[in-house]
Formats: sequence, structure tokens, C-alpha cells
Amino acid sequence: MVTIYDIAKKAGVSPATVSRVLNNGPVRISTKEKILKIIEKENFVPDNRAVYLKKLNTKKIGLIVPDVLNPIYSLKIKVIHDYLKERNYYLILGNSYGYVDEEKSILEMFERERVAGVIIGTCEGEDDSCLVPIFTRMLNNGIKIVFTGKKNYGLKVDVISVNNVSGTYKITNYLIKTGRKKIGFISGEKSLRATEERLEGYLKALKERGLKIDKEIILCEGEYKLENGKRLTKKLLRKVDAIVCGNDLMAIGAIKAIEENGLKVPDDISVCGFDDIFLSSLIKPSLTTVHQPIEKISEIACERLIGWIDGKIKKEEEILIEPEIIIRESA
Amino acid sequence: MVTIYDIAKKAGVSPATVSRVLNNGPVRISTKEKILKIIEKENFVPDNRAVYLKKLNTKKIGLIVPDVLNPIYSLKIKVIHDYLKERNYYLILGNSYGYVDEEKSILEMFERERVAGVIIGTCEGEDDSCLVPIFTRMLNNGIKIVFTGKKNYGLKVDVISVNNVSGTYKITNYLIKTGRKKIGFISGEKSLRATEERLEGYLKALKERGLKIDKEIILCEGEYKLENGKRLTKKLLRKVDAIVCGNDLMAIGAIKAIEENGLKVPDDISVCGFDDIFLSSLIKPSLTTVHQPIEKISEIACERLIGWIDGKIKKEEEILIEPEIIIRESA
DNA sequence: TTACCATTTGAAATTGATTTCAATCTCTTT
DNA sequence: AAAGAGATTGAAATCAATTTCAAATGGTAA
Repeated sequence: MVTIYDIAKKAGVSPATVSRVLNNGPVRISTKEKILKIIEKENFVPDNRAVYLKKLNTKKIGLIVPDVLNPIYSLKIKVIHDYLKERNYYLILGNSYGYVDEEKSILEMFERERVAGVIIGTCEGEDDSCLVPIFTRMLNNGIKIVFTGKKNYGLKVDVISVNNVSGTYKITNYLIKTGRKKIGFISGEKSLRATEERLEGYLKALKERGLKIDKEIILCEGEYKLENGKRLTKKLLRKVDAIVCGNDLMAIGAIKAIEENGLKVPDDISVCGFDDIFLSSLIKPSLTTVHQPIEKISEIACERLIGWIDGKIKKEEEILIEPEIIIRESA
Repeated sequence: MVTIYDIAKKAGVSPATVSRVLNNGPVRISTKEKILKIIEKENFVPDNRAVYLKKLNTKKIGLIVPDVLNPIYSLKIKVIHDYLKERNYYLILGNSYGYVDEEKSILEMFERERVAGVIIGTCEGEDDSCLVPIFTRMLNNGIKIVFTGKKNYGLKVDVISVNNVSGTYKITNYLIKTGRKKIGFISGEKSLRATEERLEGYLKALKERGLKIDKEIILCEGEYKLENGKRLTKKLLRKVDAIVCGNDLMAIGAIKAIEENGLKVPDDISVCGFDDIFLSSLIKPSLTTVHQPIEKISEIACERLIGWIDGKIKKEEEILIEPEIIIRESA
């Protein structure tokens, strides 16, 4: 491969001068043009490995999501990718499947790559408190970290997330208003922040409206996926007249389960979700759900992360975005 | 940050010995253990920039997709990510939106990063023949490239793709068998390989069955997206009794357009798609479509790419995977 | 013509690892 | 006890850039 030395030799200058051309340093216009011509002719492309060995900011950002197949994370990836690209950063992607072992190995890869910052796009999967030592080490080594939608474990990191409590509170209230009395709740693992808070909003609404809380119809286990929604819903059939689901995929599973058992949505059982993925408006009955402001969350996450990297932000913050509920056919 | 020199000093050995420990070189067991302890204690993590400045294979693979939001590409990303991770490679992701300018800037970033290989996951977007010089330069510089689903422009690259011709041929035949006579065709840009070939299969089936080809009901323009499917379908209403769509998203758009105009799918107009995305089985009516073997294509692409990188593959190939049609409710 | 200042330039150090080559240390064998 | 073989180790070069410091060059004013 062509190096800066080859260019320097052909141009009759020192490598330092070529480097200055590449970095807009002070070089006489005529020499600059001569060097640029040679660079073009020789197909020279600088080697980032060497460039960023000297420079401080590697311009690389690591992003971890639990499931690229979940449209909510596809959207997160898209928004973050675009925001960063605009600012000359680029993205290394890790897909953790919600497993801490995977997440750990991805984080270690990010460390070796000396990424400037990391965005954790996770808010579902296993309990990941055991990653705290790695996060601490990364922070100590100057790698900036922003969480979206998970606990901060007392770390010096921003947390940007939707107000989960308020989301399920609003939608449960809506169900009550439409006359539903036996409202069930299904979601993924209890240990997760998303589960904890979404459950909290649901309970809050029931309490305020004086409805009885029945542990039999609250099921928080397994993954935030369609199949699991189906599985859990089967246990609630004929016990409830509405179900608040932990996310849209589970809600879609719930609708499938209800229909497969000869019942109707929303006539027999109302179903509502959380996320407002693309799909939710397309299925039938279309899904009543809590809209997650993914674009906003992702952009704030990027903005904060770059703020940290540029040294403009020094103090961590927890930023909650207020969600809206979207009323459609399923409830 | 802690370096190999710091570790060497604390252990009373030379950096070379520390490097040997990191790379499983010959080191006395007792010194190895001593060094490992210090590495652990000092939180040392090697710097890949320096590591791969010396080593030939950077273990980085660049992947370009036109749209992370399209489930077909989410799936591609997932499969490729997993396959590579298993083999100690990792992924740098670029989202091109089908724009050649974006694709160009992503490719340049890959070059600077000295990726070992690139997978082009594109098969839609603008005509990208103008990227040939960049691909040539990358190949000359030893970066291996594999295309999935696009023209190879005479380059020394593998092309792995679904047999598009066969896919639309089969599904058009199916429509004819069910008694449809006026079958329309809608898709994205004509210049794309996917469009060209899918159109070819459609035309082949019509000709073989002796049906008249009517240019008025063949519309190839715009993007492979839902909205565009809707837009094009509106022009075909009342002119056709079936529509073959370039992909599933367009087909879903087609169904929406038909229903919004008071017609029924499949009673008034049959609709079929191409891809078999997750969504297609969930909507109502569920979509009859050509199943794209994305997992298989992606895995072969990875396998071939790593074969090239390891020097085990020397000759480019074009690999076509035969698709199956999935009959559901929409046709 | 000289002094002074600003603009260009290059030599050499630096970044953090790996790798080669030669030297040293341990054994085993005679 | 000496020789030889094999296992460990370190010094220095290398990878491909940037950056610092000092030197050279050019232009202007006194």
C-alpha cells in the first residue's frame, strides 16, 4: 500500500509536509497542489490506524443493541448512524441478544478499538449489573458512555430514556376509562429497568382508580418477543378483559394468541403495547400503544456523548422524555 | 492509558515478553503467570490500532446496506454480525440509503480503516456503476469484496444472490394458474439488477403462458418502499386483477392502496411480494410472496469473504440461490 | 544593506504494539 | 565437567502516521 513516505519521496518533500497537506496545516499553495496531485495519482488513502495512534479522538463510537431485528432498535441504529456520520464519527455495531456475556465481549472489543464513546442502546435482556466493573474501567480510561433506557448503577454516565412509568400509567388509565375492569400485565424479565417502571405505571393507575391488584394476572418473565407474548397471554385468557403489554412485539403475540383461541380483539379482550413500531399501524386490528420517541432519545444520546467527548459536558444527567399514547383499534 | 511498556516495567521483563504472553508465544509458565497477574491488576487492554499496524489482517469487515429499517437488511446485518463474531471478526456498519454519494463516503471510510473485507448488502437504490473505480482501487490494495444481490461490473468479486428471475417467474405462474389474466408489475428503479431480473421472470411467465404484455401496467420507478408501492398501485386500480410487486414493503403498500379505494384483496385484486419479511405473515390478508433465503445468502457471503481473506479462494464466482414461493392469503 | 518578523519546511521523536535475530539460560547427555 | 540442544529472553527495527522544535526562506521596513 502507498504510504505518506512514498508520496513525500515523489513530491521531493518531507513526510511532515504531506501530513500538513492532509490536515490543512501551513503549506505553500503551490507545494500543496503538487502534493495533492500526486496523492490523487498514486491512489493514496491514509491509514486510520496510524492516524489515530497519535491523535486523541478516534472518531469511533460503539453502539450495543440487544436485537437488530426489533424495529425499535433498527430505528435507533439508523438515527444514531446518521447523526454521527454528519459529524464525522462512525459506528461500530454490536448485537448482544440481551446476553451479558455477549455484551461483555463487545465492550472489550470497543476498548481494544479505543472508541471515543459508547452508546448502550439496551433496555431489555438479562440483568447486567455485573458489567459495572467494565464500565468503570472504560470510564477511567477516558471512554465516554451514554445509556439509553437502563439503570446507571451509580456510574458517571447519562441516562436518556422514555418515561416508562408515565407511559403505562396513561395507557392503563385509558383502558379503565373505556370500562375495562380486569386488566392484566405481561412483559419481559422483572430485573430490567423497563419492566420495573412499566409495571409501576400500570400499578399506579390501578391504585388511583381503586381497582384491585391481582398478582395472578401480572406475568413478567422471558424475552420481550412475539412468541413470549403469545405464551404469556395464553395463561391469561378468560381471566382478563384487557392486557397491557411490555412492548409492541409482545402485544402482537398477545393478539395472535387471543384470536387463535377464538376470541376477538378488542371486543373480548383489549390489547395495548409499548414502542409504536412501524408494524403496529399495519396489522389488524391496528395496535393502541405508547409511542416511544426513539428519534429524540437517540439524538439526545448522541448529542450528549459528543458533548462529553469534546469536554463540553462534565456532569452526568438523567433525561426523561414524556411519551404519548396512540389510540388505534386494539383497545 | 496503560501500555505494554508499563506492564513490562512492573514485571521486570521486556515488552517483547509481554507481547508473547498476549499472543501465546513461548514464555516460561512462571513469568507468564506473573505478567498475567499484573495485566489483570493494572487493567491493561491492548490497543488494536497498534496491534493491527503490524499484523496483516485487521479482523474488521465493513458492511453496507441501503436501509437498516428494511427488515430484510436487519436480518442480513444480524446473520453477518453473528457469523463474523463467531470467527473473531467484527463489523463496521454503513447505511447508504441507496445513495451513491453516501456509499462512496462509506467505502472511503472503510479504506482508511483498512478493513480486511467488505460486504455490499445492497440491491436497491441508485445506479452505482460510478463506484467501479473505488472498488477497483480497494481490490488493488488487497481489500476483499463480496456483493450480495447486485451486478459485479466485471470486477473480481463474488456475487451471491437469490435467483430473482426464477422467483417472479414462479409467482407469476401461480397467479396465472389461479385464473388471473391482467397481471400488473410494480417495482423500484429500472437500473437495478433486482428490478431487471424480477421484471424478466414476470415477462417470461406471461410469454410462456401466452398472455399479452401490456406496458401500461408495468411500472418500475422510485424506491422499494411502502409509500411508493401505494403510489404506483393507485395508477393500476381497475386496470388489473393481480399485481406482482418488487418487494414485500411495496406489496403491503399495494394492499393499503387497494383497500383504501374500497376494493378487496385478493377477491378484486391479488397481490404478491418478494422477500418474505417477518411482517408479511402478520398483516391481514397475509402476504403471498417469494421467500428470500437471506440467511443462506448472508452466510455464503461471509464464508466466501473469509475464504478470500485467508487466501483459500482465488477465483470469483456468481452464486444463485433458488427461492421458494410462500402461498398465503393475498393471492 | 541590515534587521526583524512571518511563513514554510525538515529532522527526529512519538504513538503502542509485534517480530526478528542474537544472546542467554537450563537441561540432558556423554 | 564439558558439550550440545532446546527453551527463554531482550534489543532494536518496524508498522504509518503526527507533532515538536529548530532551521531555512521570503518579504518588509528602517
